[in-house]
Amino acid sequence: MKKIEINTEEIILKSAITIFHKKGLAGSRMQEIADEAGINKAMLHYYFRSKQLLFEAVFKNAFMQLAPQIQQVLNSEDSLFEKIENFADKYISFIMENRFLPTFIIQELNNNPDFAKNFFIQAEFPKPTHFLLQIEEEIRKESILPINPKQLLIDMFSLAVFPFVGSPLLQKISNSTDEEYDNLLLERKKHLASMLINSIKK
Amino acid sequence: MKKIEINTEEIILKSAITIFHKKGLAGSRMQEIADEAGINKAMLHYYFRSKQLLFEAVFKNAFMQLAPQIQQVLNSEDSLFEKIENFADKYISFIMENRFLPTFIIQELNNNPDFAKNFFIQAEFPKPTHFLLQIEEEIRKESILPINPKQLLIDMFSLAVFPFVGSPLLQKISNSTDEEYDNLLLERKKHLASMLINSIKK
DNA sequence: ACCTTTGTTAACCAAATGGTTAAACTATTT
DNA sequence: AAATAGTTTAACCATTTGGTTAACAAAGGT
Repeated sequence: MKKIEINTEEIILKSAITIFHKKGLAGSRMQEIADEAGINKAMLHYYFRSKQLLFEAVFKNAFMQLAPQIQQVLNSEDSLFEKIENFADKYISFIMENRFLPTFIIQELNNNPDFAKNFFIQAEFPKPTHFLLQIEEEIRKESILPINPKQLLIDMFSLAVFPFVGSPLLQKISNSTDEEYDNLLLERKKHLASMLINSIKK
Repeated sequence: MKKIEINTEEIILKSAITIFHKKGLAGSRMQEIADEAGINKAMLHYYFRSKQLLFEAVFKNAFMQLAPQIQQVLNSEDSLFEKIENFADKYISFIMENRFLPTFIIQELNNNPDFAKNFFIQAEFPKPTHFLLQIEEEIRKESILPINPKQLLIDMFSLAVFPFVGSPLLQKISNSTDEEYDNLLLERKKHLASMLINSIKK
């Protein structure tokens, strides 16, 4: 008796995403993913062959969602200040809708350096050339302070991502309740943009 | 034939730190820790009873190193700008000497929410009251821009910690070689201080 | 209707893994 | 040096875990 035909492979991937994002590769169990999907564990192997390959599908999926967000910062045609404002808004919205995603990606890159190295060889990555040149141009025009462009790039991502990745710790450090911390995160869009712009404008 | 008497418990803890910091709780094996320590696996249980308890010893150790660093930011008697400069210098130095530590702490807090909750109940945590009041005072004196003090706190830690935690990703995003990225991290002390101060000063 | 391909399950398997035990060895006390 | 207490090891154990298999069901083609 087969159930209503729905795409099993998709259900598996979706369940794997749920579990892997929450617990990481090493902390996740194939049985748990099967349970989440409501199917037999053998199906995971039927469709994805091994835990490692299922993980790689999940990781690639996560990365493919993240990449366009990065791409937009690095290579859109907006002015620098517009770009920063756009980034603060869009990027934080994205993370809020995919709360486990950045933590997952970073954790797995840190825990599996070999996989990370390999992954970055085949997955092509948007180059930040345009963005960096744009900053240098603004510096030359003396419209912003003379900073190292790459530091600004690092600042932007740090300020946007870490409040989520480090939330358990930051919530404690700032002595905030769950609700209060959520509000801080919402407030961040505006704060982040003005904070970044203040830090570089003359 | 016993070897030169050294404290076995310490050797175990040190080895556990090495392994756990690199691979996390779920990714580490008791046998691997025993191998790292060059002793029999049973010794781990003799001294620490279980993997969970050994992990908790490692986590507590990590946290006890981190706490004073946070404490210093939150409750020293320096002026706000001094504090920011001190923080940038000291905190980044600390992380550079304990490169896996923040990643480890954050990862485990994220992956083990129950443990995290429990841990924070018993481990008392420095309250940021002094620091937050200090910022409010500066705002009232109109010596800095009117920001949410907790946002500044989050900014500081984000800018200091994330370049390490997110290094595999940030290095790729910024298109830097290993050496180049290391230099960026070194440069950060100065950059961080001036960046933060610029962002809030009138 | 019959055959083939595809999808699905329950049962099974071997390896890995956290943990235990009993015995041996070392140091300390008497 | 005999007894005792503490330390260390090899071997073992039970459970978990990733992965396989064989049988079976559904769907499509002929």
